[in-house]
Amino acid sequence: MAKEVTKRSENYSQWYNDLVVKADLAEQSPVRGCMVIKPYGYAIWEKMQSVLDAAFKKSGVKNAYFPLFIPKSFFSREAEHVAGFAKECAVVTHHRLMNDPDGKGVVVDPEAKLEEELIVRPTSETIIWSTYKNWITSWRDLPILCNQWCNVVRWEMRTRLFLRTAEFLWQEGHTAHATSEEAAAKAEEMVQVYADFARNTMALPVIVGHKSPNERFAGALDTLTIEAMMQDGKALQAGTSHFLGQNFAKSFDVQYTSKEGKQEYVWATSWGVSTRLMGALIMAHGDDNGLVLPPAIAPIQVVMVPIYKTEEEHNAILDKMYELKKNLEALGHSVQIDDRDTLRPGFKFAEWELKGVPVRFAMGPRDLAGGTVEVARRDTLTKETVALEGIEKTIGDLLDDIQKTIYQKAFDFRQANVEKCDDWEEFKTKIQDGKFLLCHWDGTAETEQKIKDETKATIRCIPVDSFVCEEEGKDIYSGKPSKQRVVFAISY
RNA sequence: CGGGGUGUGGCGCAGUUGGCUAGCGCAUCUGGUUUGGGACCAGAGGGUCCAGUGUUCGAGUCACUGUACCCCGACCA
Repeated sequence: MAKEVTKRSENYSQWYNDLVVKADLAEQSPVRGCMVIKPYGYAIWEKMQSVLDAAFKKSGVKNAYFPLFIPKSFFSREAEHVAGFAKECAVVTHHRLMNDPDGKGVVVDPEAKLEEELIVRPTSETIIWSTYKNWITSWRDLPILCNQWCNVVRWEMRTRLFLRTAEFLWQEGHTAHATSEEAAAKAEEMVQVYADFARNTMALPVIVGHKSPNERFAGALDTLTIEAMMQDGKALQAGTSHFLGQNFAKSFDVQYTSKEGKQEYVWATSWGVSTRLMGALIMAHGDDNGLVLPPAIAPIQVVMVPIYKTEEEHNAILDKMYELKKNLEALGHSVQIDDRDTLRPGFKFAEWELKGVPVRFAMGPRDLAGGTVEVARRDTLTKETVALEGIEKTIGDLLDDIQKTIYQKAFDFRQANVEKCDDWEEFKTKIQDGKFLLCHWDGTAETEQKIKDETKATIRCIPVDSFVCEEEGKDIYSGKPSKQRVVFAISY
């Protein structure tokens, strides 16, 4: 399936922003850096949640909920962790308002100052580990495998819809284990859950790998990541899974009695994906006509548009459509009939394309007479007239094919924009050009930092699967010896 | 927090060297004709031109101050 692989770069930000707003996914809220997710956008997020949730359950993970507020003292126990987040935290200092003495609205009641400030969670490691301390005493209590779906707040300087907002929705899993091996294996298992989800559900090809020490989560010994390529060639970190070692266990004094009767600190992981995945979906698959949704994540998989002149035709077509809808829904497909009678068909076609619905049926008098339906697919923008007879059987295959085609297109695009590079001058050009470059790296933070300063490129990951490349070579920048290639790119 | 830009009906914008009743497109409402790729015609409604101060006979237009938002940096999922 050879497809033309072209790169979007002109006004890509503009295109992205317009699409988010026009497709009815989200809009900027009056609150600085925050976002309103609209019903259609939220429906997609809910689909993501349900697929991920099922995968987590399969891994033995249970959902729970921990508080939004974290006492300042909890937060500061893990030194690296606090250093990583302190700059971007929202802090609650008071608990009451009062009427303005001047009679203009309300003011903060100075009497209601909190003794200890509360941090609005930027992530929940600290509150969760202070809780786990009470849950864990024996090796029999382990492992603990919890996940929570929640919002977090990170007071970012610059924000973009879905990609970086001051408040965002996510899930964060937090596990506690008896041994280092078991925890490390869990971190790896979860990054693979994310990779499977990205590939199979979101039709998003991703590279799995380790973060360099510089790019690690604050407080982690190892961070695993899935990295995706957007259509402008930039990288997007789509999910991370951290092996936290015993850092948090030690900071919060979480010990258990082993089978041998010894006191041991537990081993931890945490892992999360956020509404940023929505941004990945848009930037990986969208085109000039709007959003392109993989069927596995589309809230509406098939939309039906009736075409008619008279009331009788309208009724006859709708009858047929409701029958069809019932049959398709019985097979597990989600279907919507667009019977808004104030809008013309052409308008509806354009609107559903903008919203990325994978399959569109159009049925008019001609189809009614001939027993056919016009089937249009969003990914290829092609349409054909097919017989109604047996349509239920073919629709499943069509949706599968669309899912595969969308993945393949994104995959081909990425393959066309990943290459090995061993020349520094070439590196500087190609990285600006939106390529992922597989280069040798000497393993030092200094070299990584210098490359970042000069080109804005960062090490996206040290790949562990598809792009793993262990071979002797020389660092692209310093020329020092290197044992493997890593992925460099400019990222969101 | 540094550099740049923009604030004019719901949205997007025009508005000349300061000048008379502040315009245009989209959207909205009414009526009619339409409906197989974003309809057309006719009519209607909707504005303290971001705020404050100043210059002037006269300010959407000029100056200063404030403020909000956007873009580019630093920070980040």
